[in-house]
Amino acid sequence: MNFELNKRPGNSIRDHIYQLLRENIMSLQMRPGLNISEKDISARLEVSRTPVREAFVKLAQEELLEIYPQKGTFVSLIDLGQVEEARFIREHLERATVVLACEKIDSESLLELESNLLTQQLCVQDKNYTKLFALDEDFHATIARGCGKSRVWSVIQQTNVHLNRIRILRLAANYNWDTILQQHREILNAIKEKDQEKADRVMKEHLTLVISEQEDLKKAYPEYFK
Amino acid sequence: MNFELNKRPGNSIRDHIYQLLRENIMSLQMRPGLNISEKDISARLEVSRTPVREAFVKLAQEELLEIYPQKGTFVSLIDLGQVEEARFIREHLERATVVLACEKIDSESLLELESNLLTQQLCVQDKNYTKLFALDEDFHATIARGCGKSRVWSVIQQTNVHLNRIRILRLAANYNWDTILQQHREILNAIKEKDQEKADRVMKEHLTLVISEQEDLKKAYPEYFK
DNA sequence: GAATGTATACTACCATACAAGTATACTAAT
DNA sequence: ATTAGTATACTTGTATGGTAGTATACATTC
Repeated sequence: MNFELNKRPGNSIRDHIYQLLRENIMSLQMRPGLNISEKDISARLEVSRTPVREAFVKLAQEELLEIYPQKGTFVSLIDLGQVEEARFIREHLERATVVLACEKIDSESLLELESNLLTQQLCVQDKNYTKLFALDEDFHATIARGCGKSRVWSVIQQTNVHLNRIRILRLAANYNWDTILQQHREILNAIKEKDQEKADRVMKEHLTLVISEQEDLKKAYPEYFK
Repeated sequence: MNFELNKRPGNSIRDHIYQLLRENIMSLQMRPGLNISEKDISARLEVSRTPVREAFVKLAQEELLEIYPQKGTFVSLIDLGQVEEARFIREHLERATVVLACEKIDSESLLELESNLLTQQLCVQDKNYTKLFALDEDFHATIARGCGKSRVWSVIQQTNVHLNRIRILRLAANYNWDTILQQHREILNAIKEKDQEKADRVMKEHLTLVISEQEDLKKAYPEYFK
């Protein structure tokens, strides 16, 4: 685990631990099913059990941890049913958002999208998939923010914790980033052309890709799934 | 406040307190802006501060409480921006869900919807608006559950904490329930007729109503809003 | 009278101790 | 060798005490 405290914003120890664990879980550095304990974490971070417990409560609320009283606490397994519903939520919220973006996105965000897309191309050439993942996230976040729906994006982020672990797994596999990039380009063009029908259609295709791969990933990493 | 412990399922004190506070906040029995403290609640419920704290952490995560370290903890004010985004999320997720329901709802749920609607009519006659509110919730939940998207409904519920307080406020005002009931009837008919276009259109109208009233409510109860 | 300093009574945060339930390894009896 | 029983080392849940930061009332100073 990547354990280092005292550097992040959000002044309480509880929030530090919360963010630290969250990132380690989402990035699969703490694998699904892993057994952790309050005592273990508190010893490793040299703090008391109390803030660790409170971080655990928050993570359990997001279904990233499962707490079994008197037994133990485990990093939650990936639930494909939950993944599909998250994908459903994301698809429909982002389609609605991109349609809205066609009529009222601000020029600043448009510029940011252009710049982002160029950087994405560089990353594909360098095969820097980790950075590409972050840029992918930013691309979608910027669209939402650009038309005044930043909270919609944070809801998507919250419900997508399981889906995101799938996407990280996919990074390991050889994945067709060219298609992704092409779709991003088409989405941006549609927004610029204010073509709502096209934006909706491309976004739908873009966010429907995932489905078929899920079962393959489950076969490749069976111990990570419920 | 309606404080009584030791009766609910969910065996931990923490969960009891969490649910108790959540209901009191959502129903406006604890008014927005109210200043509460760990010590206050723990004394009133005759438990220690620890489970109260942990319940506070969960409620803060849902933005029902705002915790200011060393200052105090307050029931969150209603944020109209957040309400509108919640409405946006609800509208688009429910439209997608009802369209799906047109092709794959199970017959059991259909029956439940029929029964629910009849009970709603009785409640309108009796002017039992509290029960009507619950039936309204059930109606929408049943549609989601009936086509295998129950988690979508729980996401809607989670994001809608602010929106729900608006809806409760609206109960006090004299509200046109006949329109609501008529729309529910049309939605159910559309599902039965498998008319996706009609279902989508009526659901959109149904969930767009709220917008105009929000500012009026803010004028009537200014101290409840941010 | 207005501004500043101080004592006091709050607050949430964190550390620690104990309680209660569970899993496991070991011992002892058959 | 197998099984039953027990001791022990875990786990999370809860209670409690001390710490540090904040608001407020009051006294002091200008």
